Amino acid sequence: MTLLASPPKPDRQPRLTAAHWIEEALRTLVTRGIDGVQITALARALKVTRGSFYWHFDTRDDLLAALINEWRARNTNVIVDAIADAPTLDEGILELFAVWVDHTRFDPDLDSAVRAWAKHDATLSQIMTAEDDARINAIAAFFERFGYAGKEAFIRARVIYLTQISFYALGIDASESVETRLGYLEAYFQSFTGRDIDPAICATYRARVLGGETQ
Amino acid sequence: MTLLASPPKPDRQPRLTAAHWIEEALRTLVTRGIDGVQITALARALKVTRGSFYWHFDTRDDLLAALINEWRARNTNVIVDAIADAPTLDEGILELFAVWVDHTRFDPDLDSAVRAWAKHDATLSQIMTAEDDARINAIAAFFERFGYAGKEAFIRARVIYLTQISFYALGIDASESVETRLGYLEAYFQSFTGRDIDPAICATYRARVLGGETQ
DNA sequence: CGTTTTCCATACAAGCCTGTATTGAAACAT
DNA sequence: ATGTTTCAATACAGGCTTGTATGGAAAACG
Repeated sequence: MTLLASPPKPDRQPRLTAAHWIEEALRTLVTRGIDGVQITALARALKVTRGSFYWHFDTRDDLLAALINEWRARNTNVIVDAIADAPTLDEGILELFAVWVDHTRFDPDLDSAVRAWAKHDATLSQIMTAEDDARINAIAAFFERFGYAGKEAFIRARVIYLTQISFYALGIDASESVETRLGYLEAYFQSFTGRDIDPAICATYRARVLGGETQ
Repeated sequence: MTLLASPPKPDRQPRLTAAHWIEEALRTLVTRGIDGVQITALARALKVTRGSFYWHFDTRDDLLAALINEWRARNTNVIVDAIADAPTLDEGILELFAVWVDHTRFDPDLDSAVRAWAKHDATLSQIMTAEDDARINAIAAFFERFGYAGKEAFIRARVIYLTQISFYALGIDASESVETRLGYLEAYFQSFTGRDIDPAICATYRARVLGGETQ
């Protein structure tokens, strides 16, 4: 063994990858909106010059396309999958709640930011509408599985989905503690389903949320 | 009478006023977002040069402040007033629906655009949250007046309000005919209130909407 | 150890946007 | 009609952004 055993090589990254730029762009998209996603600003945040960006990407539009892909990969099908095989109505609804609370499964801020972006982008707007329809239809099918008539199932699916969307658009989630929100659980369930929640299942859910709150 | 009877003076405006700039800015705010509200772009749309703008306003920020004032004047208190003196639950809910449909009383596009703007403006965000709270609390008080317990009234108020907000955020209103929406009326009412709507009041409302559809 | 590849810094061109300063032209009043 | 007020055009300065062209440093490779 020589004295210079091994080169330092601490936790060195291959400097920067395209993924780093995409991540920083996603952060900026959420905090500043799509118009704030500027190469100059991202470079400042990453402590590099724009020269780096133009090695990883050809143009700004390429980065924006990558952002959409990232959103699709993260948020598409999450809601649809969540309730696909729910054994009971109660557990399905609670699973839906859980998805919205667990930001590792579904990222509401990103969803909201992309939605705002789509408002002024025709192409993206179509994609977003298709995704919204898919989610609502999945929830409607779920309601139908548990005895709701077609029209009522569809409207209830809309109501529960649209409520959740606005919940984040208005930032209510940020101003309300998990405890407070859990206190509203029975009322939400009654409002969304027209039925009373099973107390046992409800208690289990409360324990799960308060327990595994890391993440 | 001389041959040159009177000067043309057709329908001449006092050229332009600050109000013209504000109107154009509101249009642009809705279609392009706050970052699209640029003096150069507005001038192009108004077929004038930026010299005009800087005679009516000192700076761009002054215009933005005027936009917020305009929004407050148009959309504030509209929802609160709509249900303030509803004689029955059924009529109150339908009146709420009517407000959202009648864009002369409430402008959802403007509301939506200002909300998107507020997302990245701390000061405006506070104003918007206060307005949202006022609206939700008014609806909650309305529910309480008709026998709903405090917590249930609050959650039902939230659900109905958040649903409406998303309804426009997702552009569902644009893709769905009035007839289709009227077909969902009973289902919405049942979902929002947990009760069945009075058939007579329902029929009256349908006639009103389909009749006075101008505006 | 030298060469190639990977990645980033630097410098520059072009465009766009805000804000100011100044000139110019109608409308209005006296 | 004459002068004042109201409104808009023009020209300029400063700043910020995208994209390109090019050179340099560090790692990876042979």
